Amino acid sequence: MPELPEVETVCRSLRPHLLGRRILRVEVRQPRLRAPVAPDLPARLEGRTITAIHRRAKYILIDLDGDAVWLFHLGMSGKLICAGKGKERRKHDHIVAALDDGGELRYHDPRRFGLSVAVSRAELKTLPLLSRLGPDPMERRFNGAALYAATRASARRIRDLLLDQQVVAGLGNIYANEILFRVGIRPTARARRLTRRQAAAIAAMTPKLLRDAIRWCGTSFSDYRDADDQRGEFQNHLRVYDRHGESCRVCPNTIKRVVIGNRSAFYCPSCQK
DNA sequence: CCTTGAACCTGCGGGC
DNA sequence: TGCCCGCAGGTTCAAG
Repeated sequence: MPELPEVETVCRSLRPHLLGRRILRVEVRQPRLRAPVAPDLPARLEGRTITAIHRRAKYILIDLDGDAVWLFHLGMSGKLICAGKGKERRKHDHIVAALDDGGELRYHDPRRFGLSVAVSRAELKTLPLLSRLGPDPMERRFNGAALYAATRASARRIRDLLLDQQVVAGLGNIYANEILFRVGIRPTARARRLTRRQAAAIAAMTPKLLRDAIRWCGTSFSDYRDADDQRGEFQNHLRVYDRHGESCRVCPNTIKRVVIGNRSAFYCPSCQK
C-alpha cells in the first residue's frame, strides 16, 4: 500500500493524536509480522511519552522520552489508526496501544508484511533496516549525478532500479511508474542505456511528483487510509499506474501493462521511449 | 559481485 | 451462489 507520500501523510495525521500522549499499555495480539514482534516491545514503550514523529523513507519513527524509538514499516497492507477507546477491535488489529487521553493507536495489517520494533536511540543507528537505505528523494544527495552513477554498469531495467531502496529510498511501484511516464522513459529501458540528461530528468521529477502526491494526501488506490481513516486523492492524478487498456491522458494511444521483475509496469508506448 | 524469481500473507474482483 | 485464478501499494533470500 504505502509509498513515501502515504507514509508522510500517515505521520502528519498521527501527530495531532499522539504528540505529548503517554502510552499506558501495549497489547500485541499477533506477533507474527514480517519480522516477529519482540516479546519486550510493550515493556520498552509502556509509561513513556511521545515526543516526536518522523519518517525515513517508508519507515515511521515515533520518538519517546527515556531514550526509546518505536518504528513501523507498513508493508503492503499496514495501517496505523487512531481511534477512541470505545471502538471495537477489528480482525488484523495486531498491536493496540492505549493512551492517557482514552484514545488508542492500532496497527492493522491483513497481509502482515509490515513490521514494528522498539529500540533505543543507539540501537536505531545500528539497525540494518535503516542503515542499508539510500538517500531520501527529497535530500540533496539524491541528484542527477548520483542517479546517473547508479545506472552505470547496471543491466537492470530503470523501473527496478528506482524500486531499489539502496539507490533511492521511498519509491514504490506506483510512483516509479508515474515518474517514468512524466519524463518519457519506458519502465523497461535498461538503466545503463540512459543518458546523463535522462538521469537528471528522473532525479528532478522524483521529488516534484512526490511533493505533489503528498499535497493530495497520497494515493488511495484500493485500501490506503491515514490515521483518521481518510482517503488520499492522488489516484485521480495517476497517468499510467493501473490504467492499462485505458487511453493515455496526453495522446490517443492505449496504456500498456508488462510484467518486469515479477511486478506490473505501466507505460504509454508513444509518450515513452 | 549481480540479477532474477519465489516466498511471505490475506482479500478482492472477474470469469465460469 | 460458489469456486478458482490472478492480482495487489514491499522486502528478503536463494539460486543461477
